[in-house]
Amino acid sequence: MTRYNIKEAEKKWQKLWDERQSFVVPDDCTKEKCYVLEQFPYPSGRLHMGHVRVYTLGDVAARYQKAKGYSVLHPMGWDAFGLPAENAAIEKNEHPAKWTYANIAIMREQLKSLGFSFDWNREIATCHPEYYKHEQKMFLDFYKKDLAYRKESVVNWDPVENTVLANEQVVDGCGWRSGVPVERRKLNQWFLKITNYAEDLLEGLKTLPNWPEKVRIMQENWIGKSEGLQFKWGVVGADGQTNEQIEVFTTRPDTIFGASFVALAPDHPMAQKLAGDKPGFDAFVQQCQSIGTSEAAIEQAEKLGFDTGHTVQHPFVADRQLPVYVANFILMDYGTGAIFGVPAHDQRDCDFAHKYNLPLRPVVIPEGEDPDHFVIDKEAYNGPGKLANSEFLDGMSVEDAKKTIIAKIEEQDTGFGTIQYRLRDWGVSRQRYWGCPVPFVHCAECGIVPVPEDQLPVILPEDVTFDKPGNPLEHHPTWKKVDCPACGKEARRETDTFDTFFESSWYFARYADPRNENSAFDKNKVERWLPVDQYIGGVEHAVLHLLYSRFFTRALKDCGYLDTAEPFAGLFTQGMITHETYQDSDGKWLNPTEIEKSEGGVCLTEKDQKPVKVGPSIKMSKSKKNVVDPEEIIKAYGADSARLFILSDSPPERDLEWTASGIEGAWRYINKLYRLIAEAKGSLPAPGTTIPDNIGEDAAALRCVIHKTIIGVTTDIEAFHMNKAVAKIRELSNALGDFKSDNNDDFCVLREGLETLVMLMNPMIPHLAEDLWLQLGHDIPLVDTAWPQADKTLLKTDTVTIGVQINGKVRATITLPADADQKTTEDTALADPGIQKAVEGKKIRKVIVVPGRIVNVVVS
RNA sequence: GCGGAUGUGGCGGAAUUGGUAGACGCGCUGGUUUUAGGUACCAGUGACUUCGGUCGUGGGGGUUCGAGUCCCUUCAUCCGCACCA
Repeated sequence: MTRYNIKEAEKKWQKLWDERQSFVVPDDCTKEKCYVLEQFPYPSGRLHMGHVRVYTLGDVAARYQKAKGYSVLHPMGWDAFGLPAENAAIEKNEHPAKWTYANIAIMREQLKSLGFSFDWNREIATCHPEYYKHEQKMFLDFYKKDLAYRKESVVNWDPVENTVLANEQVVDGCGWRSGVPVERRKLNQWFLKITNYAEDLLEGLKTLPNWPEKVRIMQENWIGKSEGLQFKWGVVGADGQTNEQIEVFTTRPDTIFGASFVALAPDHPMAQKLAGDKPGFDAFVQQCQSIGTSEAAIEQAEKLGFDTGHTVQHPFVADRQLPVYVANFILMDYGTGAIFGVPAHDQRDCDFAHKYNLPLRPVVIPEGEDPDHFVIDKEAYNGPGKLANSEFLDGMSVEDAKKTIIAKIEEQDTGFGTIQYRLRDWGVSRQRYWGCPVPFVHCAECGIVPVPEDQLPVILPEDVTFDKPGNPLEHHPTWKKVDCPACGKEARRETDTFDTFFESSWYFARYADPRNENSAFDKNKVERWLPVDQYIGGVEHAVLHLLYSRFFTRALKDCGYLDTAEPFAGLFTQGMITHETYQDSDGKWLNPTEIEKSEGGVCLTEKDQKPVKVGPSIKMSKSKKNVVDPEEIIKAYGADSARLFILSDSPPERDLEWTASGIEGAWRYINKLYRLIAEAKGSLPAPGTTIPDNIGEDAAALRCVIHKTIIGVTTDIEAFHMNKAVAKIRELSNALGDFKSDNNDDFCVLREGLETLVMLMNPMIPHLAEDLWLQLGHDIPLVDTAWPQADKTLLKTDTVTIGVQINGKVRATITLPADADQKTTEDTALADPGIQKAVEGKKIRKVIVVPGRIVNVVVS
């Protein structure tokens, strides 16, 4: 018997799909559209298993929808700007553009070898001027609409390298290359007003039922809407008067009588004003700044304060003045950059109060506690309760007290009830080379001047060097020099480039019209394809990329580019790929190819048979060397095996553990399927033969399995339960393999089963499916064949087997007619010899009967 | 610190609205075929057991005739936190 030649077959079918242009979609198709999109890759050099997973999932969805009769848009492109290209430039002395395009060429071939159903005619690369020129235009439009502006903001500054560092380049507060502590520096940078859309972005989440609940919750928390009170505290001056004011925002105005202190962000203007000349203040601010800019680092740092020596007057208690501190955990970007601290009811304030010996005054008393004896020590109380020690608020609920205080403050005209969002405006400036240039000019006379549209695009110069630290655009001899578009005098080009999230915020729309030279995309084409019906990507993008894209869609709508409200109607977030880790006796990490497993599961180095320490299965990473190269896997087992293994076992939203035995199992199954059909095809009737009525009992049972499997696999694919779909396909193939008959009529059922099997596995292992489809005698390739339909009349079974419990534990099973009523079910259950024996000598207190499901006999 | 998730055999995981826990696969054990190995095929495989049963879904408690599923509590692990993409 001929064996399945994986390599040849896969190449053959890829070529056929390519020649037939099977996945090229016209814009004017009359069929209903379906847009399936996976997050596009950064061209890092080679495909990794994570890529294979996400594109396999997308391909299953796309091929399935195509079989269902949709006109499926399934494009691919490259998120091609970014930091790694610059790192490669520095390390390997290779130009970022050359490096990037070379990587794209490699990865494109790797993707093609996996047989994905991409419409390659629509391929884009974001580093191409034909792509980024449109986003320069967008930025100018945003600027006109007041959605883009400049302000000062803080960056990580490496004083040795003279560069801005990304958070990931800061390790333990020090620059990754220089090793010296990073500084926080203020720079004037470009921002996009995402906060204008805070409420709409929040509300819009309600229109996305096909997003994972967890992602919606994460976005909701990220936007962080909170209602509260913004009001002013008077700073007590030398003359006892309150001339200076500190404005604070609080979500707990009800606890105002419990306030013990007021705290300012280190970079709050009032901080400098009140304590600027105090000894130790500059050192304190510097210490705060050494923490870095990441929120996690700031929140996890020890809570530290600097006493300004000034006090503020409590608004309702005449003889209470509170100390004013500068504290490292107050963020200038949130609220007003100042808070009042209530140690009894906020854990951070509580820690702070213990450190600086500030009073704890409980003002919210939980139910059942006596206000006079309720004390707070190390644990702040932030639950519900009744107000106490709060004068006119005493006895009120937290909610009522909030309303009362807000009304009172508004009456006094020292503040107002307001809504704050945690969401901050999006800083899009990067002091880097490999990104889209910001189309602006700085003129000494005219200030910030947009580059006129007829002078776009501002092209990134290619003749740059990476021998000096800092932004190569700054060092470029001529590029910066430009005449002011407004006054014509000598001016300076903006050298900041955009955050790479900028490119990925609209690429899904560009795919609708990828070759448009005059505009980002034609409105009609975008409206034809958007929103993306099924978007697939890593959960690590749950907040930023998805939120920025949702913001862009709104901003573009306001600028007249499109009418779509939300870019991604459906979202699926897939898990990571993990692998065991291996270390030799010296602790050196080993790649899976460097080890071998002997009998008894002992692990040895392949080279010299030395013992290997096997570690837990963790995310594949270069540093731990626990990576498997997809190209090697495809070479050894073929694309279908890799795809099948990825889809088997692990639910797509969870982490997938890559194992050698797993891929081998998938490979064996591919060969088994081939044999199954090769062995059976000789005895099958011709394609299209109708199934007669007088088939045997086994054949009828098989038909039931076949049609159940159609329903099961269809529901599973729709729900992204690919592992379950694979299991059901395997069950069907087991049933088909077990099927024996010498009746020619029954072989019609076998043909139906095998054809169904092949059609159901097509989205997952399309090369093999095409091959088997041909062997089953079909001229039209499977790629152009419709999804099978289940005949529901075949699903009915005559009998049903249910469990019989004694006190909730299954003691027997009984088989009875599917339509047996309550009485029959109960009688049959009690007549069962096993049950009779079990209840012997015991009193039957109750019998619970759920026909078709269960019988439970309660005995004492 | 804040936010989000996950815990079921030796392993990955199944289990409609609470109703026969362990589908499907990996691994393992025994056997068959083959010149031989990989392959393929057949049988077995949650634990304990005095072979009657008993115990089993991270731990503890609760609701129910019945809980992997619902409620409370606790432990462990993983992911994100605004300049990685």
